[in-house]
Amino acid sequence: MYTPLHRFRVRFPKTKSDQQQPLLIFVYILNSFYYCFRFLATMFGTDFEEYCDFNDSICSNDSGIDRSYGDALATPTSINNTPLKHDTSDLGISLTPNKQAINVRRKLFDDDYEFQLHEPLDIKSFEDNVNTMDNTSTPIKAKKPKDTTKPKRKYANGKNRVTRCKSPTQIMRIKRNRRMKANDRERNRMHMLNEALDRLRCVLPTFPEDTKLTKIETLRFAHNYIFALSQTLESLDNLNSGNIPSEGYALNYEKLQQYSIAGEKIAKDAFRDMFLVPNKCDEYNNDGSYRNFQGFSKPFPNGSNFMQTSEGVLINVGNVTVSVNNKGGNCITSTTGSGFFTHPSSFGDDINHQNFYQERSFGTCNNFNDSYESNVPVNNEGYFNQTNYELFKNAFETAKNRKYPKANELTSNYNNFNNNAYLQTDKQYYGTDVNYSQSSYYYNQRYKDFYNRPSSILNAQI
DNA sequence: TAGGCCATCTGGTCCT
DNA sequence: AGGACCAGATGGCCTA
Repeated sequence: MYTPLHRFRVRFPKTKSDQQQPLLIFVYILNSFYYCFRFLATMFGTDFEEYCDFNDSICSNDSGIDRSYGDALATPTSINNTPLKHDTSDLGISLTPNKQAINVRRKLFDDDYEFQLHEPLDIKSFEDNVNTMDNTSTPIKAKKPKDTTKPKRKYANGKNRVTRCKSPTQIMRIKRNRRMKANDRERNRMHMLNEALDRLRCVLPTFPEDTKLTKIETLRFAHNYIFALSQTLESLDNLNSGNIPSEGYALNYEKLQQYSIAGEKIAKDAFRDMFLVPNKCDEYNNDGSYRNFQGFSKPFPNGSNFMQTSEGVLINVGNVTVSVNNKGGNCITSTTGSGFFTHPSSFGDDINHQNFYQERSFGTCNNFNDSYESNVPVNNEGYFNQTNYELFKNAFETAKNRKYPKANELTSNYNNFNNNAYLQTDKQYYGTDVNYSQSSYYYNQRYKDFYNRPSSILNAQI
């Protein structure tokens, strides 16, 4: 039974040993002979018209991929995607050069490409960018400027028009030519669609690099992720305006209990259920809009996803918990990790604190009002640069290996939780020496135990 | 081996 | 006529 969770498994690339290299070359040579043979068979195995037909229409002019008619009629093939199957099982070597690329996210852009979340989308430049991508099967030809001095060609109409009688073979050839062009366009269109999906995957906080969301998972994830972010913004807006949200989103205790029983799978299943699987508790908003997001929300005893204390506030929306401290110690937690942010003035002489603070790409959180807005990256680095990706990856891996508390523990923690603020000023080292988290004035141990969430640093923009 | 996912082919429809 | 879009069919690959 295949489930998307299987993509969490790390797939090691199949490497060719030195002993296999000569054999690999030999197989490639055989492969070349194979295609030469197919070409000759196609050319001489049919009449002359069929050969012309092959030359005219089979190798589509607007395609960057040379494809024989045999390829076109046979199993779908593509250089990038579904290669021809060659029986090399005895050799243990794949003839498909890009086989490794199947299991990895396709590389769409250069390494220095950075997706700017906050910049308005320039449709024209986007289309230009897409049109110039190398992995499209149909490279866009540069249009020649029209020569206005050149007289327009006149076409005959009506009786003056000479229509040639076409033989059945010619008609077949024309139809086949159209079909091949249509196939090429369709192939190119699907490539564009997949590239758009890949770009979407690149801006979603998902999984380790060697896994890939399916198409439907990507769309569902994006939908729910956007909803979670928008709800977070809305809650913070209400917070800034002094409105305390009275209604949050119900916590699914039954689901939590199931997760507890499932043990280790809880982290992955929770993540998947919240982001990927359509919620069974679908509902409509007051304005008629449809939403189906559900997460670990409304964790507080008062039934709200908002809790205010003398030290600050806690907001829990979707899979995101935002802890804002009046004194500047802020924390953002998702189901896969937490991030702590304090003002450098609170670090004292702690070099590690200072270094870490200077390394991160977020602004300071001086007070309650600007705590969120100032977390917008202060430089122009992309949100999902390599550093942030590694942070999220580590957080996710940590979450994957941890167990959530039993249901009764959750209940107990609920009962024990109150609205008092818990100060915590000690330095916190979580996991390994690499995962160093800043101290939090506000995020207390009991609260952390209640969630039992991994304590890795996570990008605060989640 | 069954099932899921995917790329591709293909014919139909709609629009310019 | 030709291109875009869509959905069904098909076969390959991968995993449990």
